[in-house]
Amino acid sequence: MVSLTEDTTPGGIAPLARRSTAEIVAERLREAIMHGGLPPGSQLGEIDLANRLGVSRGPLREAMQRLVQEGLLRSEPHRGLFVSTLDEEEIRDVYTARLAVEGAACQLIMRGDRALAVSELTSAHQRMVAAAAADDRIAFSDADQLFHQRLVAVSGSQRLERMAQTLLVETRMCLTALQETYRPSGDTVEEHRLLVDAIEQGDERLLLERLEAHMTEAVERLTSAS
Amino acid sequence: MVSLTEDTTPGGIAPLARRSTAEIVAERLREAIMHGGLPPGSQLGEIDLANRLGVSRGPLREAMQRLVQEGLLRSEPHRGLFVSTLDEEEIRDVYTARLAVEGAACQLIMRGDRALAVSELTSAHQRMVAAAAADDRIAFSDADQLFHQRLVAVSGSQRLERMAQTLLVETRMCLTALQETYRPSGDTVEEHRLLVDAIEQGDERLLLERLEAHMTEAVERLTSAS
DNA sequence: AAGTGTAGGATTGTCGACAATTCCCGAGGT
DNA sequence: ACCTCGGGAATTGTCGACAATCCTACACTT
Repeated sequence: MVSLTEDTTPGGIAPLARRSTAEIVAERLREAIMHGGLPPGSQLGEIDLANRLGVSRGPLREAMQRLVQEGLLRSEPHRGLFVSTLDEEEIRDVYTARLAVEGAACQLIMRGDRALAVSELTSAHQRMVAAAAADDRIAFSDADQLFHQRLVAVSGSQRLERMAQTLLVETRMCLTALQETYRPSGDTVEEHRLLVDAIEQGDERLLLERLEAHMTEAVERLTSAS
Repeated sequence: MVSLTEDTTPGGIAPLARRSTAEIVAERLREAIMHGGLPPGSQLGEIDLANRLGVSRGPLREAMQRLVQEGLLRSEPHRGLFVSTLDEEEIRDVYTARLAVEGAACQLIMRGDRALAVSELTSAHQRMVAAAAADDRIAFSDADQLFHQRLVAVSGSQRLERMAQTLLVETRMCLTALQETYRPSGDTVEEHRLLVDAIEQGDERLLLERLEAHMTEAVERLTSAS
């Protein structure tokens, strides 16, 4: 029975936001789906998973319903829950939605704290550079994801942030599935740098253009590989 | 023990998409939140709700976790689940997200089946006109919601549609809470007509401008009333 | 041989009961 | 009068067991 309630506050007096078991389990499942521990299309056996996580079926089922709502899991009554599979059309849909969400985040940033955004994104971009230099695929994907997470986070919109989280998990799922063919690319690194530059310059029009180009390129890379 | 499994297929041989209990219960809860049956800030007692719905606590908890993921419910461990309250800042956030999602949907429509969109939206608009003439607040809100639902539906993007659904429920929740002061307005009707016109004309720039204006106006109406 | 019908096994869906935590409220002390 | 400290009630969180449903495989009929 492994402890799932991990307190990450060392000494500070945090507003003690203790999280429910379902939330923690849901996060674990997301991680597993992202990193390929639960491949697309695979069925999630309840007893097996529950035992592996050290919880009962109750909390596990609650967590799974969250992922169903997110669209990461597909429910077939009396048959089971399966990890969603993404065909080419769905991949395009993910990036369409990402463009909408992250584009809106960009607009908010331009009307908000640009300096903070540049700071946060630059540090994420540096990680990408380092990961690319080391040819570390996982670190590269982590940095990529972190970049876009921060992009929506500094926008200050809770809803955009939440929507983006799901979309980023789906994106990561594709990347993991195509791990064989996907490699850190200098183009990708450059595209992210251009985004930060546009924010620093304060040119919204340029920023949105570059974001759209970035998404288009990403779809291109993914669909051509499959 | 009321029957929750309702089959809506008359005679056609549909791929019989039977829905899980959690999904049905989640939908019921959404309706209740929208229509004020569960006011913002109120606590959801599990035993009471379960009895009222004719299900056990298990399925109910699964459904509630879905709404937590959506952001409609707020979970405080060992204390209970509460309907989210929306302050003025959050209302702005909802409309920011709506503008992002529906704006993207508009772009897709312009590159897709404009005729279908005009057809669907015109019929929804007609309902608004009728409801406004009858001064029926509920029918008016229904028509408004239907209009925007169809807007994202005809875009063809599953993800935009799902995101919009949650946002529309939140919007509706505000409207219900402010039922006292909110009334069908001729301006609102006109704004929707202008959107349909812009789609028919095929002018994307105009459409996005009008959509943004529509959202701004809506926020104005809501925040000035509170 | 092809198709139909039927047991078997396994998995999901549901339920009621137990354990853990929190909040309310009154007694006691300063 | 105010603060502190338990006792008790109510609610949530968790668990194991039962019932319903579905897939598979094998025998049977035509």
